[in-house]
Amino acid sequence: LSEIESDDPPVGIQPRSRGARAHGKVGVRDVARLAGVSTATVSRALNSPARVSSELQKRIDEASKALGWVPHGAARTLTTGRSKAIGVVFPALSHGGDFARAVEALQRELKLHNYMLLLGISHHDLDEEFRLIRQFVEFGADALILVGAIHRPELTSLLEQHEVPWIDTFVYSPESHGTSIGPDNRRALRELTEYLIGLGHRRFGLLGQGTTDNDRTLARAQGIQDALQEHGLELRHALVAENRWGLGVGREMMRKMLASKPRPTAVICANALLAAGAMIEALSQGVSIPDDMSIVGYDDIELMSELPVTVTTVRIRSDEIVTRAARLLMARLEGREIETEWEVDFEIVRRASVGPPPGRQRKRGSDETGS
Amino acid sequence: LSEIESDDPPVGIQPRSRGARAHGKVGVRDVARLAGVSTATVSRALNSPARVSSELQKRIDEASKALGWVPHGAARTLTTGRSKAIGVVFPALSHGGDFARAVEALQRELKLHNYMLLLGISHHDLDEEFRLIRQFVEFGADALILVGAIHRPELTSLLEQHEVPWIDTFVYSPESHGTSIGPDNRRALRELTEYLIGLGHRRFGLLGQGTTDNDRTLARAQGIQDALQEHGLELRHALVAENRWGLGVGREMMRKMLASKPRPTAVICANALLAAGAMIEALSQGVSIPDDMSIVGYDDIELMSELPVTVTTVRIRSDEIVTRAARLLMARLEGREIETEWEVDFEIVRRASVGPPPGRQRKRGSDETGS
DNA sequence: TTGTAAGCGTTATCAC
DNA sequence: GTGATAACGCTTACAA
Repeated sequence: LSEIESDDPPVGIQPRSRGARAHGKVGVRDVARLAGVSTATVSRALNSPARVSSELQKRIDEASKALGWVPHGAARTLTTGRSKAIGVVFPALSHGGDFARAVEALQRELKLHNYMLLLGISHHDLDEEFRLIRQFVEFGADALILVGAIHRPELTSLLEQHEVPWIDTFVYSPESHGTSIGPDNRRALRELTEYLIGLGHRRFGLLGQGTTDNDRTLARAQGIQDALQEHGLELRHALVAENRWGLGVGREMMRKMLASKPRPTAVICANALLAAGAMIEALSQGVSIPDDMSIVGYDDIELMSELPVTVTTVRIRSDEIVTRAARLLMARLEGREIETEWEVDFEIVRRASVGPPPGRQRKRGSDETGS
Repeated sequence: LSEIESDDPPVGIQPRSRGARAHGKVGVRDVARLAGVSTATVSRALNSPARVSSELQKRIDEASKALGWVPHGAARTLTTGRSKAIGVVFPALSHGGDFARAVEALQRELKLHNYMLLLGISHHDLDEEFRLIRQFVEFGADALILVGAIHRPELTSLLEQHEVPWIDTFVYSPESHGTSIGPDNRRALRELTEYLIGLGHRRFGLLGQGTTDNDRTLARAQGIQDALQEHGLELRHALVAENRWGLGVGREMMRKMLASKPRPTAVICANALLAAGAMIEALSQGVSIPDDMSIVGYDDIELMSELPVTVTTVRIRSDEIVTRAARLLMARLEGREIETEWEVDFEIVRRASVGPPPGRQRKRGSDETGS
């Protein structure tokens, strides 16, 4: 299929008059002309309808409909300084966390005020995060939603210079109050661990996640240590997954854990998929959960309550986190200052995967924390 | 090093001369002044470095670094007509499909050519899809990636008028050749069903998804019918989930299916989560899979191969789909026309969940159902 | 190779 | 209420 290019455009003198709209593109001017009004009125009809007589309003509506006019966002951004886009950078969407659901919730919230979602995935790389953020700023994003409080040091000056409001999410600590919205991960895992200790567990296993540049996983690791240290306990069986945190990894780690002697009586998993994988592996090996071993996770994805043995976990409303963040930022952009609760509650959801350690007296029925 | 700013606009009478940067914002002009060159050169240094002497290149780099200059994307978009953003509208991110992973892959591909990702979630609503698309067009998205071939009728004229190239994804049929990239869902499910028929199954159950405005689920339903009709079979046990397609729904539907008499010997699930839920329910009820019943799904998410009994399913490389789409669009935008394979292969991944129907001779093969 | 200056399409500031 | 018109910050002919 050889195709010789011979479609020359009409070579005549194409002054391509600058002032008039070039191609067939329609702009405000065309609409204004057709409606018999000025461009200013067309613009007003769109942006502050109250200031335009309904007579003209109608004519303008018809004209723009007839021409199929879609205002040019970049031009508007240039004059107004607002792009109606909010940039969001997540470390990943499918690695166990609940970010996918968070994006859906975010979209719903942004829609209420007609903002768009500029999404970036950093793949847990701070440099990449920074690159994306810079790109978003260049693009004119009105605000940013980030994950965690650890970023490249240049970030602050960049965003301050360009007056881009931003907010960190999925983390909260008393020191960060006012800049980030999320749960207190450290406290959550302390309480979760204490719950297990209260049941009599002394030999713990951990299926952990790497903590490099990740304050969420770090805080959780610290929370566990807090609780253990307070009771003079030690973590003997700690496995850490650096990159991938899926079901397969959970199974594999659990396999190792089950092979170790003495086995831990309770295994804490740093995220939901690790916990689910661990559970599946244990069940596949015929280990009785929770009689032989207790398993807990973090994040309450649907799988946690649908496995044959349901999994005790920490529930965080990730949709609530991003919704609050978006609401706060949009309010700020519009000059409304609103109240925000910076700390997001967590809840320890007690399910079938937890019981007293083997050998201990076992009670049927009510789960109870002891203290 | 020390460059003293002589900040008087030396030109004639120019109230608020265009040149003077308004607030504290830095712009090309500031960089140009500091580097002692014209704005044109600064722009060129950025966009076509080859046309600028390395001497000036260096001075400009330093100047813009010193000032922390970030070019104003909207202004660039206004003049160039390109925003470097690609709009993507997915129906959902967490409903069973593998869209979350697709977004990650998309991001990776876009990064290669420095495009940004404008994401919209339509929540399976065509009107909302259209709203998002219009917003993206208004914003100046250079191209669009959509899901499915069913859209609001106004879509075509809108995109054609604004010369926004777009591509449908996750569907393919001979008729759509050249406009959409995806698997032939109909053929995939025909083959899957034929595989079951070939094993001797005659009584089928379906855990289906609604097909309203959804050509992917429709094609799959048709594929099943194709195969059944060809063999004179009928679908007796069809359950259809309209909105939610998660694990819980799968369990619930399977519960009903197990209660029906006579039970189907093979259950086809319209997506991965329904299949996983069905599998979990069956196992929980002590139904032996595949001896008592075969189960198949669609989409090869990790869960399919990590359940105690692994699930036979159709594997589609969703990352490949969106990657190809992005690559194609970006090439088109840059004037390079590249070859594209429009149909994306599927693969039937045979796992432990499928066997001959009960009562039939059963061979012990390489399938291992450990326990 | 570099500089000058005219737009890009909209909104906002004035007058009327 | 409405209209003329100057920005907004950048790219890109065209000139030098």
